[in-house]
Amino acid sequence: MPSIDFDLRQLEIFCKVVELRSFSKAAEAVFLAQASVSERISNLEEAVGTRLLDRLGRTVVPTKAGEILYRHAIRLLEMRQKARLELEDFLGMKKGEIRIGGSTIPGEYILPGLIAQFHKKYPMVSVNLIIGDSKDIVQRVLDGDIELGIVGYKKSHPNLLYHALWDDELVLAIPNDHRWAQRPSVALDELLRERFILRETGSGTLKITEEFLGIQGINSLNVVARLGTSTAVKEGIKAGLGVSLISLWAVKAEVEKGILKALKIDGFPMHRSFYLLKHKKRSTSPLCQAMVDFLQATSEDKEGSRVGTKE
Amino acid sequence: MPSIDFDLRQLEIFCKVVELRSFSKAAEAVFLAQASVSERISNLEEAVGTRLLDRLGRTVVPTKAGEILYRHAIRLLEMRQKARLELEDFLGMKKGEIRIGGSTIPGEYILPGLIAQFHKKYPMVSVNLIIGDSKDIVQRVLDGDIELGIVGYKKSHPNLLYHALWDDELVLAIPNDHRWAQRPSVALDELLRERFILRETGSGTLKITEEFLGIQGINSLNVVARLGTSTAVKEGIKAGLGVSLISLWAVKAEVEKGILKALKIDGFPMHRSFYLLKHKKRSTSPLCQAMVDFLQATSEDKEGSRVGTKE
DNA sequence: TTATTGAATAGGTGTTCCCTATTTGTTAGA
DNA sequence: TCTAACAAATAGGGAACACCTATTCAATAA
Repeated sequence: MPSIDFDLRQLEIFCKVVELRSFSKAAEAVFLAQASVSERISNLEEAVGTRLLDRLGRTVVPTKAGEILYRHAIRLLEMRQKARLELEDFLGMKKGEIRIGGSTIPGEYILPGLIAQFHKKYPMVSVNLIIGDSKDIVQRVLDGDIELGIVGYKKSHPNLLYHALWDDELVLAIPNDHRWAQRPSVALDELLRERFILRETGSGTLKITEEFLGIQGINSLNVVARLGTSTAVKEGIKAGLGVSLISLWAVKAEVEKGILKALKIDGFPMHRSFYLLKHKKRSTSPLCQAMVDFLQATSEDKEGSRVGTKE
Repeated sequence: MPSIDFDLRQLEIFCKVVELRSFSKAAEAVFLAQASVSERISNLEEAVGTRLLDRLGRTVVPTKAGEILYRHAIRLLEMRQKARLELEDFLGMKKGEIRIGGSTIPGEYILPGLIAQFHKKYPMVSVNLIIGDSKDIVQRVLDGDIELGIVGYKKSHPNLLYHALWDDELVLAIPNDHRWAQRPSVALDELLRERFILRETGSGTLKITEEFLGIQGINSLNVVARLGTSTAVKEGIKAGLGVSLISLWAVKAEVEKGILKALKIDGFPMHRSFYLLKHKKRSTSPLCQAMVDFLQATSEDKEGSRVGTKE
């Protein structure tokens, strides 16, 4: 025997009939002909296997079974409405949640301020920022765990899309009492003799550093420590542990306060980009798209690095 | 713009696809062709206005919007299931509630015991017994406030159906120390000289008494009191206030204990029936029908008064 | 009783649901 | 890199369904 079956449209009509105590009034309310209401109610009654409404001449009244169904129908229709509203809000970017990820430098130094701006524009949207090393962020984008990533280097992969967002420069950060403190730049071979701090593997900054210096360059460095985060690296520099190549973004505040000095390497400009990173196959939610647009706008304000994301 | 629309069937299919991460597996699970699932999902996506599933080659994964919909869909489907189960239980008479009404005599003396028996047969059914005077019970049946009534007289009405259930006899109840205490019966004109207690208007017993004695008979009675309930009448009799014509059912216990005596009126048998009473137009719920069948069975056991209620 | 009101039924049309067969596109293995 | 295998999309077609208008049937009210 087929289990009792009904769809939401039927329930909607049924509820209207119960509430208005009339087939014809209900028909009007749901923009149907009276005959169609009769028919649907009669289908519903057949599906449930019992009479649901007593037609008492002038008025219509639910049977006991009808009352039971009505109680549930109301709740079902309310739930449908809630689902609709939440979807509409989400699609209309009125509210919802985005999960994005940033590697250390963007995640700690760039994105927090931008998210604050974004939040002003979309107050009901909650932005969930995951911070990890670049490798981790890339993996999460591939897994669909986050919709968007911002990382400091490009690792090509068939399912990944990259867009350059902002420029960055690696600078040589030294303590303000360092003997080089008054110099604007140093030569590369001077650097090789200096105590040097590196980040751990998985870091984009390390990857970029390796790219610039080459493997042999890295190997000839006088590495005194490998530290997990750029904050740790900065603290190491301040404490006189050594110097390091680090993102300009990461030391901006300290340089402005005079706590650290940022030097260039003679004739060796170390520019790189931060990239916005998406899954190629997964679709972009409207909120995510809003974030993408927003981030691209911030990059256009500053430099000319731009790529279209909307198809 | 037409609001986001979906029906439960679509949601069911959608959920299966999400859970099994596959269109074809879902198709199997809901006994459809794979093409049909594709089509319905695509309709659903059109209705919602966004992509709900990302087809990532081998596997299928919900989008953000899909996740939102899925969360709600699960709850909606659970609710449908709950509604189904409750209806099935109700229709299968496994559980539920019946509201019935009894006038004083049946309500106080007959039904409580029968309801106890009924409860043994249908333990999950809660029986709600409303006690009132016959007039009140009739009105409640007409209003649909109760599904069933059991009353002591028949008031014909186009929307009411009556079935005789049990026989009753009006007896003359007197205190055990009354001068008639040893007699089996008295003559009608002896009665007219005796102090007499009557029930109030609305009572079926009063109505029947009037029917038997006739208006002039009633008027020539020596009425010392009109009391609201038969319990009150009995107490009045015990206290020597007077005598009364009362249902045999009401004094059965007292007669057996010897507290009251029940006499007949010479050559004047006062039999009446209790009637089961239903609305003609309103449909009978399965539980109510079970109660009807049960009550009729009890009457068949005792006497031959029977009328079919099942159409 | 008749007029009125409201639900049911009849008959017809367009849409939707579901099917099978086929195409398209992705993934895994030679 | 090409091919085989697999999964979803598309095409085409038939049955069922949802809706319509027009009419009939039933119940109340005058």
